[in-house]
Order: sequence, then C-alpha cells, then structure tokens
Amino acid sequence: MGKKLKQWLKQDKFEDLNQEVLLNLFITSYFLRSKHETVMSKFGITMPQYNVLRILNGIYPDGHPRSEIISRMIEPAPDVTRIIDNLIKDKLVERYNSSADKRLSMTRITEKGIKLLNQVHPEVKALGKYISSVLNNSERKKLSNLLERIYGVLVD
Amino acid sequence: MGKKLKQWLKQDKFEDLNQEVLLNLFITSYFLRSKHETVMSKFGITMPQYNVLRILNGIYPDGHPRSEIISRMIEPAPDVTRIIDNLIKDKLVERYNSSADKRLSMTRITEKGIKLLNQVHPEVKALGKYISSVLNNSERKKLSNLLERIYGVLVD
DNA sequence: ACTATTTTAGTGTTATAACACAATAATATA
DNA sequence: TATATTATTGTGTTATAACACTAAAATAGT
Repeated sequence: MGKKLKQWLKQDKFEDLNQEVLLNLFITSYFLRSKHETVMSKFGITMPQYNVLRILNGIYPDGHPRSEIISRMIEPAPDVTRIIDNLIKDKLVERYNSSADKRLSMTRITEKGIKLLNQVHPEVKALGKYISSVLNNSERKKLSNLLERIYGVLVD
Repeated sequence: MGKKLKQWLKQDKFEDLNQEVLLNLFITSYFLRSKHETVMSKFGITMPQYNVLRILNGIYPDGHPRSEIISRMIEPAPDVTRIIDNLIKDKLVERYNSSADKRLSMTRITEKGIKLLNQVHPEVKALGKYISSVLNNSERKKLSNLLERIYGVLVD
C-alpha cells in the first residue's frame, strides 16, 4: 500500500491518506500527460494546441469564439490568443469574424487541421488502451466516478 | 455517469471509457493543482518551489545535490538550478559544496525556509481535508490504489 | 436615447519552462 | 598511469505562460 508512491518520491512515509491521494493524483496525471506530450510532439503540436484542435473539430465546419474555446478546455489557458496564432501559422485553423457580434473573434479548424487530427487520433487511442491494460472495466468506471466526485462540486 | 465531465468540457459524448478516465484524471489534477497554487501564492512561492522546499525539509539539516532533488520531485523539472536560484534570493535555501564529490552542488533549507514551510503546512493540510470531505476512508484507499496501478509499471 | 457597465479580444511585459550545449569532476578501461 | 566515458552542473537561447492593461462592442439601466 503506497509502495509505488514511496518509490516515485523516494519517501517512506506520508502525512496522511489525503496527502497520499493528492500525491498519487499529481503523479498519475504527470505520468500520462508526459506520454501524451510525447505523442503530440511527434506531430509538431503541443498539448494546448491539440486541445484547441480537438474542440474546434467538434463544431466543424463552424467555429468558436475565443471565450468559448477557453471554457471547453481541460485546463483553461488564459493565453488562447497566442495558441491560436501559432496554429494559424501552420494553417491548422483560421480566423473569421462573427456577423452577429462584432467583438467575437471566431476560429475554425481547417481541412489540414482535420487531417492532422486524424493522424494523431490512433496514437492517442493507443495511449488510452494502456489504461485498459492495467484496469478492468469496473475499475475504470469506479476510478472515473471517484475523480468526478472530487472536482464535481465545482460544476454543480 | 460522466455527468460532471460533460459539464466541464461542455461535451456530450466521449470516445470510450479510457478517454473518460484520462480526461477525468487531467481535470481533477488541474482542479486540485489550481487550489494548491492559490495557497502557495499567498506565501509568495510557486508549486515547484514548494516541492523543493518540502524535499529539502525532509533531509534537514543536511542537503541534497541537484540531481537528487530532481529525482524526488512530483514532476521532475529540468530547470531546478533556477528554481533554487530564486529560493536563494529569498534566503529560503542555501548552496554549499560537497567535499566528497566536487561536482555536486548541494542545497539545504534555511531556518527561514522551515519557518515558511510551517506556515504553509496547515493550509495544505486543509486542502487535503477537502478530499476526505467528499470521499470516505475506503474510497480514498481504493482511489490511491487504482492510481498507483496506472503509473506503477514505471517504477517497477 | 443616453450613459454606465459588462463582455470580449488582443498587446506588452515579465517570469518561467524547455532544450541544447559547455565545462568540470569522477569513474571505468586499457 | 593515461585516456575515454559518464555524471553533474550551470548557462544561453528560444518559446511559452501569466498577468495587467487597453480598446472596442454589446448590454443594461435610467
């Protein structure tokens, strides 16, 4: 119990169970995010960029205003403007103006962006399969449920 | 099931259970890290800085070489040199040379650093109590166990 | 209809992170 | 012992993140 945690941190005791959960959560997230980033870098994009592409792909052929993109991100980034700027440089997305609300700066994914996403997708899915290789169906459901209860109060 | 996740991402369906677990993990980690960072910023330090202080506190009055600090971090940072530089500016840690191995740049926490850590500690613990307010004892143990099994292969 | 407030985007600046590289010391090998 | 390899740290550079601020347009209130 807590053996892996001890190995990771080279530490042999912890404050209490809460701290143990907290640390395990951070470590697991870091572990998986690293793997994720490795995949993304193979395609020349970063995690936040992938996130934006994924969101825009969901509403293609329409686009989203900047604020909407932020609110749909896993980790809302304050600097989405520059993330989009960089995606535009690579022609993976494009900006256009909303006729309804002139303040809004809309962004939509391009065909090149979709093509890239389709290449990335299988590798992301393979990464997901790793999880099912270590946890069975009911365990994954249980884990998902426990996690949602932690951040759940926020979205109540 | 997956209701909170849907609310967070404003998305109504997911690839599969693996993706659901992955997303919930990232979101929960982000959620807790944000709370953590808010606490830290009240004391004028960042998360990586807190991490280093916590590690050095564990071996006080001795110190650790840079490489050892990195290997004990939750998220190993490549740029620990500068993190330490900043901590030295605030006199929270200090450098000294190892007589055994002249390559090593040792760092130890100062009394001021320990004092700060003692102030931060109750607030971090309060954050931990949040977890026990939403998950009971056996649930936290279960969660911890499931998480360790995900990153566990790495430290085998 | 006019004014105040709110929402939204982008920019400028500073700090931090990521990555490659150089320098020095220890260790391994011949 | 002499040399090659490895380990460790620090620096230089570039890119990204964080934060405050400005400007413009929409909305609310009078």
